[in-house]
Amino acid sequence: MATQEQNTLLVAANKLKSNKIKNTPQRQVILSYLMTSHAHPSIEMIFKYVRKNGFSVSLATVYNTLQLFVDHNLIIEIAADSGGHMRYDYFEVPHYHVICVNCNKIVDVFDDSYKKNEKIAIAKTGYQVLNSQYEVYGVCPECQAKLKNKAVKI
Amino acid sequence: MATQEQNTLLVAANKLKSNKIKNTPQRQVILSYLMTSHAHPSIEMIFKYVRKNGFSVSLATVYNTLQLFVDHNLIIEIAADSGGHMRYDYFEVPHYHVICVNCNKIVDVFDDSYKKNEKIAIAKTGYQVLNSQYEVYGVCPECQAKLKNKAVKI
DNA sequence: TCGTTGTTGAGAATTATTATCATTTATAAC
DNA sequence: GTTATAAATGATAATAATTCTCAACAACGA
Repeated sequence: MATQEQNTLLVAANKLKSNKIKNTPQRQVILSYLMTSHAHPSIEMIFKYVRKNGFSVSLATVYNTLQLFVDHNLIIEIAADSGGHMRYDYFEVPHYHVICVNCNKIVDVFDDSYKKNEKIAIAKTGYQVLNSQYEVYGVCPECQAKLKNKAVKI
Repeated sequence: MATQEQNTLLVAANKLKSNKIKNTPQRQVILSYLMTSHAHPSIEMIFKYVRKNGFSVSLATVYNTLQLFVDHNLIIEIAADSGGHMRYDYFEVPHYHVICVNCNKIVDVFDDSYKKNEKIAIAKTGYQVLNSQYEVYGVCPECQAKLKNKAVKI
């Protein structure tokens, strides 16, 4: 019987095939990781994950692979921390991100009403729209509590 | 009589004062540039602009100043090209960006209906929301024409 | 199975960003 | 005004992130 990991890899492999992307071990692992993880991982996290799971990979390949997936609209880039470090996320079901400016935690909100604005954008600009992205910045409940305590202690 | 440039610098100076930010020539020029330009400039463009206009500035100061303005919510960062190069934009009137994936041209759309989603985000996540950003990716009319021609020529 | 075409990876090269700290400057109190 | 002081600037060093290069290798259709 196939393990859960093997199933996920199979799903990823099919996704690659249907997008006419050559099916390499590195691509399978990276895509399956992005499909199942809720961590919205960075380049570094993806690199470490692949190696930890017994696959050989170089940083260059991680960069190339993520760029390839972005170009195929399989995943999106998120500018999470203001330093400009990119994070990545599988993007089959439309959703947006709520990002804590204090700890960088990213939460998904599965509500596609933000997509309605695409029509307005098309009407106003004449662009041929491919996709759109919405991000909310704020302070997560945990950090709200932490920062409150800090203020009291002065 | 004051020139238009001098007026803009004055407006920028007042903006700094009302935000309790120390009023240096570099900050005035950078802020006034962001307030009047529609170029959504990158770090490099800002650096060159300031020097071209006769002010001394170092790259470190450009980085510091932009970070300061972002922290004060005077400007926002936009992840325009997928390489992760940040662009900057003055952000008094809520608007969003439509970005050409081919030539990176950025167009403003002044329609704040996308902001309505902030309420949903608060309800669903418990985050204390500070602001939100919407970005649309597509192909601009010029590039649509160009790419069409290219396809015919093969 | 073979051949072609595309992918990988190690490290070099490049580029972007941050840190350091002596010098200069803005501002507020007098 | 002058002065004190806290903060900003800028040249350069240090570090980190990203891209490039190209030989070796692997996927996949014929």
